[in-house]
Amino acid sequence: MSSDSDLTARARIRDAAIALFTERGIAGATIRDIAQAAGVSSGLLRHHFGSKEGLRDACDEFALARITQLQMAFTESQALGGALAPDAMALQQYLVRSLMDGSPRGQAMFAAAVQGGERWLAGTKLETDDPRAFVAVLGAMKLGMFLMRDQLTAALGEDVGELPGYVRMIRASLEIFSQPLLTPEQAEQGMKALDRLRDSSTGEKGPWRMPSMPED
Amino acid sequence: MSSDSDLTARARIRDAAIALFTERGIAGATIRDIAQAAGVSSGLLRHHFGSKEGLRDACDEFALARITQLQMAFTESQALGGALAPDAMALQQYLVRSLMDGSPRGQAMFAAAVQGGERWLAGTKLETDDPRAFVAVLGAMKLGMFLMRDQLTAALGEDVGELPGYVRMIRASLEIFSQPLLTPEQAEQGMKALDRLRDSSTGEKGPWRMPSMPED
DNA sequence: TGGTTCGCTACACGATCGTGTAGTACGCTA
DNA sequence: TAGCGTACTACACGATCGTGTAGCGAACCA
Repeated sequence: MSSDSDLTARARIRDAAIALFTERGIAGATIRDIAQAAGVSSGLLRHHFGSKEGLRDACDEFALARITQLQMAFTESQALGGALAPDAMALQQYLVRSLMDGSPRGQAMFAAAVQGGERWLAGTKLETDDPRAFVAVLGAMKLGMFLMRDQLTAALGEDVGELPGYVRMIRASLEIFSQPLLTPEQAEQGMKALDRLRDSSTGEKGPWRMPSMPED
Repeated sequence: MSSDSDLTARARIRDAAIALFTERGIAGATIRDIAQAAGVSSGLLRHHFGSKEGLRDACDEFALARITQLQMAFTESQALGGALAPDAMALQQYLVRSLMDGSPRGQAMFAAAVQGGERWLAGTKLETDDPRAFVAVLGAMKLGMFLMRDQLTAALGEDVGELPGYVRMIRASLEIFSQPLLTPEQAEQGMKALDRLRDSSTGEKGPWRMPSMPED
């Protein structure tokens, strides 16, 4: 994601595609709009990427490689989180959006992240009966932070893709993950409610509400 | 979301729309496919809802009202989480997807949830320097669980929209929220890294990696 | 019993989609 | 200088999109 206009046309197309795919979804962004945003003809887009699917795949590959590269450059410490600098926020957001729209590369990435997460989990003292579910759900939650960029931006009053807002967001996630949000009583109460729900299987599945923020 | 086929045509259209909007996104689902899935003509869809945007808005309204109704029916305990029974999972998933695609109702819902979350937070002993960011990020994370339904289903090997998988998912979220995932040292280290990042503002913003699962 | 409304279908309309084709300008190598 | 591959544009193609219109049959009320 370079800002200059003296880039290869191919790179400009790719950047514009990532931006529009992120903003409108894969189906919502058109070849013509992407080409126009990149300042080229739609034919050139086709010349370089073959098809819309080819363009999307190239974007996936680029985003994945670039994020990996940014990660490689900085391996300060290891624990939990997986967020990158604001520069990579847009790439992350695109990748997760593409994942939601059925990207094969994205699915493979998520699966690999879950596998790696299980290894990470094994090295910690965290308690869980279901390591796979633990890391998968945790991963899904973290990705939610990127998918909800627009909503977080609205709630915080500043773009979480820019430095100040980004710092607030990551700081909040650190606070969230560094303390138990549920008391042991609340957790146990929730577990019991889950057991009740599970044991009523094949029976009537009445709605059930997890101990929770009152309104969502 | 009723399963019967002896529903009003209007209700069948709405249910089919929610299913297809969820699966393919708003732009990806077509009027004709929705009508076909509901077993009616596309003209009838237009007759009842006026336009695609009207249909989407009706779906938003319905999903929001139904979820609220399901919540009203069960107010067992209050704490944090906000998940509903599997029955409502599809509605939640639709609503969040619609939110991502720019639903005004969804945005209002998220804003209201943040406001309510701040009140909830004030009644707890949780520590935070930025209550708004805390609840907003927490909310985004929870929504991520619904958006990543397909990925969680793949990772767990069973549909998290059905009871067994759903229980595993919520149980994992309870485990995640009932213990600190970061040691105080890790948290402080992360905070310091954030400070460094913030203080280097307007300077070169080098990529930075939050203490994290190694690969995502 | 006649008229009006309502649920519903069939079909045609412009617009726009992704794609295909032809052709131009430019730089390379022989 | 001739030949050729590459970057790039212009334009037309079928398909499909959301939408508009006309009309049918049953229900309801006068």
